Amino acid sequence: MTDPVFTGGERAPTGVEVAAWIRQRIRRGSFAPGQRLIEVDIIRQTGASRFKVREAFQRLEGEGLVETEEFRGASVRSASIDEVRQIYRARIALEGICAADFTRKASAEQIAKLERLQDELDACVTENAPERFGRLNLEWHALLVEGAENDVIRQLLERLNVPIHRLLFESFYSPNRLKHANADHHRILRAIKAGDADGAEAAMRAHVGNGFSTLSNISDEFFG
Amino acid sequence: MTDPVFTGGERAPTGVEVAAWIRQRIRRGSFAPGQRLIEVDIIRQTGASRFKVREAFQRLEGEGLVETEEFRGASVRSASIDEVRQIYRARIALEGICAADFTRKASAEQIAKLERLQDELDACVTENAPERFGRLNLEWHALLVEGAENDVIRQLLERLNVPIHRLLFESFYSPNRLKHANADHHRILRAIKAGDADGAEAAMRAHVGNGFSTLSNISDEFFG
DNA sequence: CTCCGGCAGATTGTCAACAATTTCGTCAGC
DNA sequence: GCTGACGAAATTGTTGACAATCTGCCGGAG
Repeated sequence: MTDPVFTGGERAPTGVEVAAWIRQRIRRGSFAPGQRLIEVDIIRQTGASRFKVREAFQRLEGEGLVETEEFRGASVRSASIDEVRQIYRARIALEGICAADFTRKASAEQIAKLERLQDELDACVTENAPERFGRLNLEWHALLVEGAENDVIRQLLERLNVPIHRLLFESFYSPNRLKHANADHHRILRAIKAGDADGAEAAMRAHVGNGFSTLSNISDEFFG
Repeated sequence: MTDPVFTGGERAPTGVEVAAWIRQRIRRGSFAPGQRLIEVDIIRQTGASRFKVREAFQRLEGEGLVETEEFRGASVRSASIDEVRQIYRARIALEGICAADFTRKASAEQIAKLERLQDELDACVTENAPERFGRLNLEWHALLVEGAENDVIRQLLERLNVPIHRLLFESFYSPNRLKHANADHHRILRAIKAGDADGAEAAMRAHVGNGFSTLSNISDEFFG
């Protein structure tokens, strides 16, 4: 998956496309929290008209990713440590119920796919590859949410994850976090394969909660 | 609580205000699902400039309340029966965790306030006043979410509730629904007062789930 | 040296005019 | 009566110009 790029010869990007372009940069940290989003810069980089860029800003503010101030334009909204805590609380609730629904609804293939991904995650642990683990971990969670067959929740989680995207990766550099997170995954998988929806939900909630605890320990690096 | 009104003598409304104005009309059903939102009509009714109205549309589309189509403008997004199911699933997760967090965090005053509201709800049951019950019920849930001290979740729930706002009221005209919903409330309150966060969460999840079941029974009236 | 006021450039907010497209009534032809 | 082409009206999309505000620089007063 690459950045949306708008090369010269093609049509001008729409507001939705510009919003996606900005969203991805925010996720990746190219646009840091608090950074002002200058209209002309984005116009230059995307080839979109000013109108479309402003349209994208509105949309992103509706999503809660940027905030605008009179005559100061749009800037990337930065999440406080308390807001991160709130986001994690929401994730606990939503990913938890997804684990339960996945257990009830997932096909054998979907479970097998999850297990294959888990094998790769296991390899990352033995090789101590936190970066790769972070990427595959995202896929793993996305696959599980996908299998819960609830687009409303899937979209909510996608939005909630944007402000904490970088933190998710950072946490895996913390000692033993890889091992512990992986153990959580195995507990979740065991419950799913046993058809124990409640157990899967409880295990997932614990897993997400552990993620936040780790984050809190390394949070000084990111917050005041 | 009245509609945001923009009388002649005052300043022109901002995009945020226009969005709020439209949002409230969607909630109340003045703007029905599928209905097109004509720019000039809204300009006439709000006194906002065309620019601000379009700004509001963008924002509302970001929130998922409105969908826009090329050269056909904005229209109120209509939720399918399956999307309503998904929304309820999200509500079960989020309101459930709020009940648990409320139990842990709420002050004595907040609990007392919830009980006072509950007394009024009880009165509505004996008097069989579904309309009033519906309004107070919203307040009751809002108060509980408020006490959970999680603005992220509060905002998510507010957005999720918009498309089902009318359905929430309709369900209370169903026979015995008032009585059953009220019994659920008492169960939740009992758990809260006992400091039983898990019990409160379970009771809330059952309560919201029951709401959807009732809805499913009367859904033929609203959906195909 | 520091502080303050003001000026120039940069950046965003607003609007009105025009272009593109859809919508809907009308009417000829069958 | 029905169908389909046609065109006017309605509606939305886009652009560019201008207004309002902020930001940073510079020079003078103390």
